[in-house]
Amino acid sequence: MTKRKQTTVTAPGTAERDQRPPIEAIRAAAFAQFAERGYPVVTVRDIMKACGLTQGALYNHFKSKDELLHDIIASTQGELERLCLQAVAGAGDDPRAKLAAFVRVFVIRHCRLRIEALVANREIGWLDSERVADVRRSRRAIRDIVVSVLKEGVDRDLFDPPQVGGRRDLKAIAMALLDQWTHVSMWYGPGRGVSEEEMARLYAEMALRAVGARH
Amino acid sequence: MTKRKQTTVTAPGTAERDQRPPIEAIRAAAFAQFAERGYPVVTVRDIMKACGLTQGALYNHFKSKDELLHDIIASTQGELERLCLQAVAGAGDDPRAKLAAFVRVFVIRHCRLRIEALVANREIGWLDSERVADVRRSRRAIRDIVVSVLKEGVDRDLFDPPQVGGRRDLKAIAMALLDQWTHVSMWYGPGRGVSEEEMARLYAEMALRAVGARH
DNA sequence: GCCCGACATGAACGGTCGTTCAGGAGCAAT
DNA sequence: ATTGCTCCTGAACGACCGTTCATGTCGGGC
Repeated sequence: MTKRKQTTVTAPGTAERDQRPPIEAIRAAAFAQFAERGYPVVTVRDIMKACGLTQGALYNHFKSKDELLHDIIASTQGELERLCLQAVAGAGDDPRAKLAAFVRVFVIRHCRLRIEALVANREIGWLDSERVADVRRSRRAIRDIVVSVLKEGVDRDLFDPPQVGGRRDLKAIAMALLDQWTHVSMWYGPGRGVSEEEMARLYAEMALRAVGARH
Repeated sequence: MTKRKQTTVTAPGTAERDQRPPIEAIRAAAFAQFAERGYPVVTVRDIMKACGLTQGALYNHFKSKDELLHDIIASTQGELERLCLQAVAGAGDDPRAKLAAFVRVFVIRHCRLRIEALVANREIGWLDSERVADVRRSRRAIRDIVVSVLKEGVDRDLFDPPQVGGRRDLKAIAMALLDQWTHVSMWYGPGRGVSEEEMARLYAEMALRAVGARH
């Protein structure tokens, strides 16, 4: 089998002891490895070697490899939810401004913390069912923020989104937009000569057009 | 460890011999398992048991588990590329019609064959590097179809897409749109009461708006 | 009847996995 | 000096991995 051997995510063979508190060193090392190679093929031994410890030491800080993944995902996801709420709340009264602010925060975060976002989106499936429910709840909450902004815009006649089958499916539109914003993290890189700020403006403009925002 | 045991993807404990030619039975079983649980955690034994054979028989039909995955992904990806080309070619001369036709084909396919799409998009990372290059080339080709349609629309003054930093980044716009269309497969289900046809129309409308198509 | 190719079997190989645990090191409080 | 606590070590465990291979079965051509 081709098992995708470790290609050294930090320094070559070093493996010298991380100076941070061990629990944080483990989190950081695990995160980097999951991002690069994916949860199921990263072993506990890989993670611990990367922060200069041996496999057994993991279990002084986490109950299992599974709990470690959940710890990482849940913290980035929680932070994202908080940021989204805050963006909408601080954008005044106009739904157009709310939507623009939301897109800006969401896209910039997914550009800047693209690795974090990538891990949270890709590895969620490996969590056991109760832990995964927790993350999904947060995702739904974020989607509902978008839906409520759209709904407000429609009610106040500021948005005119496409209709399908004679009625508006705001949930589908929100999902479509969120898919778009989320997956910047899959291909954006500063090497393209486009700043995060510019990406955010591009996506905001596309979103406002897609929902038929009045000028 | 919690390894996500097999939850019986077909019948319970049956494991009776599939009546198709074995190579197709293997493909089908592998596909179903990869879709449900992900490539790295599905074992050769799982796949072969699902079609009523034992582990060794796999190697009469495929060189390795890796080749089996590539076989599955490459065939769906190739078919998708073909469909996209055909859609644009058969849509006449107007870039707006071309874009609409492309979205229609792409979205309907991702709704209908959502499992296939999901596997092709999610498991690609497990292929070894030469095989993955093959699939990525096909993806780039599809993206370039979109870019060329956008470019034609802009040149003929039929599209007015958002600008970023004073110039148009058609590649970024194409990526953003493709992300949106691709990921319908992650959440669409006929249970929502929206048909594939309606989804396609919704996405086409959003795309035309986003790129500023003139009426 | 005999042979051959195609294909399935299932034990076996060498390896890796997540996790456990007895033992030891370091250090602060007694 | 002794105790007790936290933390790390590394061998060990049992399970399972992808793959190989000697062996067996079976159907069709001579």
